[in-house]
Amino acid sequence: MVMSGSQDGRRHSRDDVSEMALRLLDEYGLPDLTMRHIANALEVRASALYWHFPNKQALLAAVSARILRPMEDVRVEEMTVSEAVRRLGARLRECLLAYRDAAELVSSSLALGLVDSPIRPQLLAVTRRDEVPDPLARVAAEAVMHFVVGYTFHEQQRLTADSFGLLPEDASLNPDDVSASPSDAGEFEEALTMIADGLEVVSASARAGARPGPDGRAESS
Amino acid sequence: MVMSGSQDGRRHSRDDVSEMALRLLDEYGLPDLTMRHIANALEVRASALYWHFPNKQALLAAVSARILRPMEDVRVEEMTVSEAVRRLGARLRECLLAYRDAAELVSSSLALGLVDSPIRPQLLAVTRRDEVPDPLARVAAEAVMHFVVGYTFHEQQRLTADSFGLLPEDASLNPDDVSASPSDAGEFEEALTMIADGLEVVSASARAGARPGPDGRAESS
DNA sequence: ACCTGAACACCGTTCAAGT
DNA sequence: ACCTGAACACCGTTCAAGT
Repeated sequence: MVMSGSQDGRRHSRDDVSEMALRLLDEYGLPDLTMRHIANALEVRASALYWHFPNKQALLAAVSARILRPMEDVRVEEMTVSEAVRRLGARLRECLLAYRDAAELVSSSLALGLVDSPIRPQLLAVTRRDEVPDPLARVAAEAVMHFVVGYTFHEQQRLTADSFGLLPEDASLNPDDVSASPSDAGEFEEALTMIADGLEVVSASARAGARPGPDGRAESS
Repeated sequence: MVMSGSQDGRRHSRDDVSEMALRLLDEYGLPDLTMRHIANALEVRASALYWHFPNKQALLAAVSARILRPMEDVRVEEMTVSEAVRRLGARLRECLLAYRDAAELVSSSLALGLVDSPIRPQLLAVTRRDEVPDPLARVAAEAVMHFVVGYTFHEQQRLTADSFGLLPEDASLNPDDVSASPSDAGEFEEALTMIADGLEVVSASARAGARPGPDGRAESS
């Protein structure tokens, strides 16, 4: 029974490394995702990883890309712009919730510019079809992405925090303190709706008011 | 010439520590903001900091609170809801751009729940006046906060990256590649406008459609 | 109340050398 | 092409002990 070499074959590929790193991330969390632990799990010394990646950030970017891969499966062709905003946002949240600490990891890879926007290409496909100005659509893609990543980062932190029993304290004594919100998935979707509605308002007024201007922004009259 | 004790007096307060930490953050960046460096600058050993703070994250939260302090100065009483969203968002970005790596630092303190939302209290003041349902206003505050922090995190990373000359490479060879955008502050404001417009649409339909429902969400008819 | 000294158990990264 | 061995220059945190 011969395998591709990711199990025991002593010699590894970039993909083996990032796959194992994702597994360890999910099992032990980001703080324990060290070069030595990853190397150990691959039965290799830490220095070996530097043949595959120039540094730890690059390795983490590869893990981020793996986490975001399912975004490519979202089929947006038949959706309205507003629908696409909501579905892409919801799917992004699912991708991030699928692995422990994934939102924190992806947040930093995104900020460092080491992975591409997981939303932009697909959103642009539908906004172009509906003649929404490109710069406007790009701004919307950024707004959705940053909101979803930030929201899910916070949400995921609360989830793993009280799975470790770190928060209860006197929670039952002070029911008015809703700072640790009840993980309301409805409020997430409401925020996406808000952004989607905002995009429609702004792009409608961009189509109506004055010529679109060189960058697609409309001046109010 | 006697000073309050933050300069040379050998003995320090919590505030001395976070003030010095903010200074070092701005000068040397987050990766070099170590317990030993902070202690050194205060002419003290690293272990001394653990009398003032239980751990590094708590110290960093105090620094985050310092960075966000100017948010309290925003006077929103006379603003419309939409105006408040835009001004609070713009001011938050200014707070984060005022110190090196501040967006990254605040992003993590916020996600860990170690600092309060810098937007919510003031936004709630104006939405209550205009009878926007509270839960809706809270969602909007989260959307604005997460968007601004994420956007500015990314923006600030680009700024310090190319101040270190790390990005140029072949930028001039491929002018179509706008991945490193021209730091357009206009696009930031456009995104805030989008969210503000979205909030108005949703809250208008919440006021009109059906009874507001127990949580302020309206069902579409 | 505030700090030192010394230790513990780690980090990411480099680089000559091996096969 | 892929990895080892050994080192370098660090980390955050704890805790008895000092003043």
